[in-house]
Amino acid sequence: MREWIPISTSPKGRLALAAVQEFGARPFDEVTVGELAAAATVTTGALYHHFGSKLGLYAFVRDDVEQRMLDRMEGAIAASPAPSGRSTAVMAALLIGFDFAVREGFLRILGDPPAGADHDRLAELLNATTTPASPVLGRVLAAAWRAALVAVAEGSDSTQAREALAALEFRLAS
Amino acid sequence: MREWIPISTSPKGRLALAAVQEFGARPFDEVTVGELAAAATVTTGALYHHFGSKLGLYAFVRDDVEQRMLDRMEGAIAASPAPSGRSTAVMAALLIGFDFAVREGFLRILGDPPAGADHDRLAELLNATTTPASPVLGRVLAAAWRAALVAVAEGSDSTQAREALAALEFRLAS
DNA sequence: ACACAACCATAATGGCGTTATGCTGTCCAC
DNA sequence: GTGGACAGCATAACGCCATTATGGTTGTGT
Repeated sequence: MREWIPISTSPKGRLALAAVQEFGARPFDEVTVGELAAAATVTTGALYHHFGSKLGLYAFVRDDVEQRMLDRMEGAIAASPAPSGRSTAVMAALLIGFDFAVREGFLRILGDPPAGADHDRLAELLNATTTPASPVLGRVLAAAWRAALVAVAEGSDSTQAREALAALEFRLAS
Repeated sequence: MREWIPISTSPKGRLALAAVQEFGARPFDEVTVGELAAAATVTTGALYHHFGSKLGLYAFVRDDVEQRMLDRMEGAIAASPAPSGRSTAVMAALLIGFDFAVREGFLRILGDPPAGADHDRLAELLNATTTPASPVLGRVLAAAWRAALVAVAEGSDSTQAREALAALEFRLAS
């Protein structure tokens, strides 16, 4: 979490911290609002006051860690010497994001979004980078990337997962 | 559905037929057991008598359509002239399965499995085919394949989705 | 001081999957 | 042919969980 929320002091900060930990380790459906509130030593009333809904709390913390990951990936793509839209640059960025998510423990929170999670920003970035833009290719690549993360969350060796992801390539039309 | 269940005559057959239609078009969580039962002109009592749970009914119909798809994919892989474990044969099989799922309308039922859906048979087939077998690569490829299906279910052009899937490749270690 | 909002706890409410219970027919065992 | 067991199904609880309603407390601007 960013520092502009005093973690472990304010109830809102404790809720956000608890959400990162719980949503990072377990699927969305398996963590209840009661658990979140209890982990933050508040009641569900505080949760709904600050975040509106369970999905709202999830979106809040996910937007945060997702932004940090996207910043790194965009940086990697921008630093790529090859002309924009190259397959290798995109795959390198995906590996950067993978390493970040694994290192920080953001496995489920980035790899296993809940049903109502709209707006796939990772897919959008991939779409914007790959040329010519096929609206589906970004989603396909994002899904593959997330599957590697979930595999790690479920116990697969992260090195093997990374290699499986690195084995992917894609060719762009003309 | 196969013919060994007299569709539209027995309550069990009507439930299975309703499940194929409802689960094929909408996400698992958005279809209720009451809707399933109503579509089959029975009550939830019949559903739980025959299938044990909502997930049980889903698994029953999914196993059926999944088996049909896997048969086609395995056939395509077996018919491939190249030595076993080649990337192109696997991708060709994935496209065969994609066409089948799109044509039969099995978009969500094969592309958007619910949370508790264990035993990813598609991933297992891909793992068994790709050599050397990385347990994660099959899952990654299966996830990419499903993402293309879900994209079609959400309105994307199926031709574009197919091309995005066809753009994927992967290289196998040594 | 006083209004008023932010903050948060407590107590309903409602949807939905599941379970419990009971009724009805059918199919052997005797 | 009759009694009992059992499949097939309806009906009515039950329990979990997200959400909402409500109310009290604390701070803050005026």
